Amino acid sequence: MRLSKRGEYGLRAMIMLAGTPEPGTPLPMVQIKEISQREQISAKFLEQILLTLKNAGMLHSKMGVGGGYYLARPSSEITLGQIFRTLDGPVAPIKCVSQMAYEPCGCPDEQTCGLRMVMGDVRNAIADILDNTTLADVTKRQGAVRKKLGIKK
Amino acid sequence: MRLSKRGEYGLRAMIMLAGTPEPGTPLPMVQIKEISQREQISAKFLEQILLTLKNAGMLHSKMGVGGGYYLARPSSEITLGQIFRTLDGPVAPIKCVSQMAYEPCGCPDEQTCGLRMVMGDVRNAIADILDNTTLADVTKRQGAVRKKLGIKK
DNA sequence: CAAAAGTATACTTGTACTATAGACTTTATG
DNA sequence: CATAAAGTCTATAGTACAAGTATACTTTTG
Repeated sequence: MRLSKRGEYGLRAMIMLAGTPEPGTPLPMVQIKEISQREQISAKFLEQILLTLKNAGMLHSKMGVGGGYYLARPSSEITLGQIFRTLDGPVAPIKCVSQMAYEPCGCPDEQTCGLRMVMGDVRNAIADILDNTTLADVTKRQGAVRKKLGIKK
Repeated sequence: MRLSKRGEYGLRAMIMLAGTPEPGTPLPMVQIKEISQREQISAKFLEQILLTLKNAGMLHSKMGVGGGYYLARPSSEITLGQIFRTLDGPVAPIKCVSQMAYEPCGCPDEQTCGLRMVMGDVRNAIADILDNTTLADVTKRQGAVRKKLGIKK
């Protein structure tokens, strides 16, 4: 049940973009280079990923000197499920239980297929988490842990 | 979050092996050929899969004429998690949250990594289902659905 | 206009998934 | 005891996809 590197890097980048909305700054714009350095990701690879996310409407960007990326919507309105699906495809382990991209699998009878029942549960469990967790939820949770550990920044 | 064909076929086969313990028969022995036909799986590919499962101690087999495969333990003592891990590896979407096969990922601080927290939840949700569902549970559930739909066999 | 940044697309490389092949061993039975 | 029916084992091939590189282009600011 692996998360691809694309998905991993994209999620990390989005969390980072949601994570440091410095009080004064209206748009926390961040450059590819900065993200790639902080998260140890190949800048060129990250470029592709952010572009995909941009074309999916989750990021905006500004070209030219002083440009960079920023979230297209407030972090409380972007779910991890949206990001995940954009980069890694359907959440369902098996096509015949996918809500967003259903396709029949080869079993004789879907209704009585035991594997399908269980994988449906798995799909729902994953989707429940990813679709109900926003970027804001993640940064909030990070903040709580930091506070508990006594870390300032 | 895909289930591989190997995992899918293996799970299907195990569910089938658990599924038809005809009253009189002590060991519901089934041949590769029969499974491959019923489930539309390449017999040769299935062979490998069942062999892997056998070497993992979940199946026993009998060679020669009238031979075949049968569950090594009662279906109530084999979980889907065991089968899944044998064929598809760790359940965790990302190595740093794997209970059975932990490895550090590249993030600067695991404790405060937002992605890790969420993926930990996902791992637990998946493992909760797979490790707490036995083959017997699956066949029981299939039976319930069949009954509800008024299907005899 | 030069430099800094994003855009776009094509290419490469490696690995893992999905098989397929073939030679071998064990067992029942006529 | 020979034969056929079954499982065992290992190697290999083809494909797809992931992950990363490369290159040429556009926009913006100073």
